[in-house]
Amino acid sequence: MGRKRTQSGEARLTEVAKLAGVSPITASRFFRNPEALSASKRERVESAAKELGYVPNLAARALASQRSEVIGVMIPSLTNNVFSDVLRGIYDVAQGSRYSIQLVNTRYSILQEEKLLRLFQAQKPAGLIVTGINQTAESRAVMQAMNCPIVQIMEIGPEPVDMMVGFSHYDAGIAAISHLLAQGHKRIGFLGARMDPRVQRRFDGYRDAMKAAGLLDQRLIVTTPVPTSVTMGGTLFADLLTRVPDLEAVFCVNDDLALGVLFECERRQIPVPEKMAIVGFNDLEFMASAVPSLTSVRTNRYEMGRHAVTMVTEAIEDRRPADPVIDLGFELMIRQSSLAKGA
Amino acid sequence: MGRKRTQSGEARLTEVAKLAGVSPITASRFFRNPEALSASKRERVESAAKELGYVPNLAARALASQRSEVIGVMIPSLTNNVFSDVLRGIYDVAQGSRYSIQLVNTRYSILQEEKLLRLFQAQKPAGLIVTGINQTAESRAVMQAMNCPIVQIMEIGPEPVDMMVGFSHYDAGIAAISHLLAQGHKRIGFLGARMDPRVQRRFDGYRDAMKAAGLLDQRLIVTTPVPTSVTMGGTLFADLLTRVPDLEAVFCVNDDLALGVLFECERRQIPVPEKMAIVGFNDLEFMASAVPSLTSVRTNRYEMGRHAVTMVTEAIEDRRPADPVIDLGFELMIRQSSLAKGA
DNA sequence: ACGAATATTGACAGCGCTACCAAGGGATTG
DNA sequence: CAATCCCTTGGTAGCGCTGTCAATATTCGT
Repeated sequence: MGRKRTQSGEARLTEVAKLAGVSPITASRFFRNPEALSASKRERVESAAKELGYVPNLAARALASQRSEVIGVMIPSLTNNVFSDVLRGIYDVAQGSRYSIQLVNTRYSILQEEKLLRLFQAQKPAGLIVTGINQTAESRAVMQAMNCPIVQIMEIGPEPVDMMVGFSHYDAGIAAISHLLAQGHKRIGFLGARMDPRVQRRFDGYRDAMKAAGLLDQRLIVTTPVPTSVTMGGTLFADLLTRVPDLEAVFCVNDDLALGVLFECERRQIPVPEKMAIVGFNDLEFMASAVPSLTSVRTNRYEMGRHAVTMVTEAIEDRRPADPVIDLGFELMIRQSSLAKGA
Repeated sequence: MGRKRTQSGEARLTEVAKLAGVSPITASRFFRNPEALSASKRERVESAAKELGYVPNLAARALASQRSEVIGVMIPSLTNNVFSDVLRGIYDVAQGSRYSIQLVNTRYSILQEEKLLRLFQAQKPAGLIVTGINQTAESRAVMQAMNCPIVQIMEIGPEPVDMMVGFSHYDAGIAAISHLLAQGHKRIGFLGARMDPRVQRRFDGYRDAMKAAGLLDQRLIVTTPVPTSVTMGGTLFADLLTRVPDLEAVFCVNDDLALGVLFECERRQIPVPEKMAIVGFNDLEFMASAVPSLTSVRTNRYEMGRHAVTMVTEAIEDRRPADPVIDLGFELMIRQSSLAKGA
């Protein structure tokens, strides 16, 4: 005797098909590509499905079709609010699509990334979104073998695994320093925490811009491998001031550090920007309303997430974007904290 | 002729079994419950699997076993950094387990939540983590019908759907106001943005504490449905000052607002805490290093995430926690911003 | 109006794995 | 020594859906 309901009691596709008076395969098509049906059958299946409260069994679909509708996402941190914006963009697009997101946290470890990548490989995701361009050779090999669209996000560089969306952290670093130089500053410090590859490239921008101006000095550079925080901004800044008492400006690799510097200046009664210029990175929301308002490099994190999912899904559906690499750029938001000394 | 490899070229369980010289079902057991095998077979299957690079096909497993190893997580926001801490806790525990997380964003809409819940229902998750206790009746019915462990997080209250981990936002509100009252303040303002149910209960605490002290005054209360931000903190505070020029203190429903208030005080040269006491909520990292340091209510967000996943997984495996409701409490972190006027 | 091209539809045969139940084998007991 | 138990192992029979390809309706051009 033929079962009518699934073991857990829900209607199966066969039952929907029977109620609609069509074959199971036709009903199946309705859920995947409704346009392929004639209008009459489409309506019949639709109402039958609604009547039975039918919901497709994803596991069965994945098994039969040999593919999933899962997009894997690998990010290095859930704490850093830079990524919450990216994630919001990713989920905003994905939640309106047929695809679901499988998120994993690499914790800034490329070995962990490699391991998680292998796990993904087993799940045969329909697409993949990975952070950055510094994967291990092994990771790149695995990705290449996965045979699905892949987008590298957060930055752009040579030799994409497949597609990319981001911006040049190096150029952004150059832009920040050029601005400070243009304001007449000479002793410009660099503050960095958790020097991940992207932060490293911002540093490269700082270094090259300073070198070009003949102002590079190792004493100006203070970094730590410890994760970033506002408190750490104050600590690093205090350290830097000890080394370079006549410091004029400081470039922080992110806004948390910049806020920490601002607080430390307040604590030491160093007037900003008169005696100390501050530039941050990412332009988090609070930068504009700080007192004084803080200069920062605005990055399009939400759009990055949106683009990444859009690119992946379009590629999955054989509508690859014309250009596999999208540069979302950045914008230097000049505010009070870095105005010219004389201004 | 029997296929050896899967369509996409990977080894199948049958092949592992053949190489190990056991039946497929024995090999299957190895991956689910190794202890059930004799030591010799266990080793044979293990090395065969390694040799072939075998990875179980999750879709086939889910279909055959009629259950998944997915834990659904519903949170209302990806922007609010309160949730990034919770998520970190969730992922930290889940990534070390056999379960994977399926995250969805309800965007503070209980209707969206209801819709997403139905989607989850179709996927038959092994467990569920939902934010808050204010689900619609329909949502509660769906959850009840899902027949899987469920943890409500962020707050505790009567009638859990299943399990709960959180704390009392009402009590926390009371604690914050009691502190301000103890410092001798009378005109204590309330600043709230996006009044979600938990924020509402903090407000209830404020209201009752003020009423008990005979100090409740509608003019002291300023709220907006707009999402919270540092800038909004300044805006709301400015509004409040216009209504109550002789304001003495302000309780902000979160730390972003509190930081905005601090900046606005700076802008208006109102000395904190001498002329204005400030208390925030959540105790984000920057609160301690602000100048002056900002008083806040510390909440155990990371632990909440960890507990939630632990409770769900243990319940899935029939080891339900002794107590279905865990109160993680809160701690008032008293700092400079709320010290007594005369201190 | 007729054949060709196109749009719809259906039958068959699994996808890779596990639930269920039964059987074999060794240890234990009276 | 037989009866009993438990531990380990295997056979059978799908889980609910979709790929492939052939079969059938429909439309079109001339």
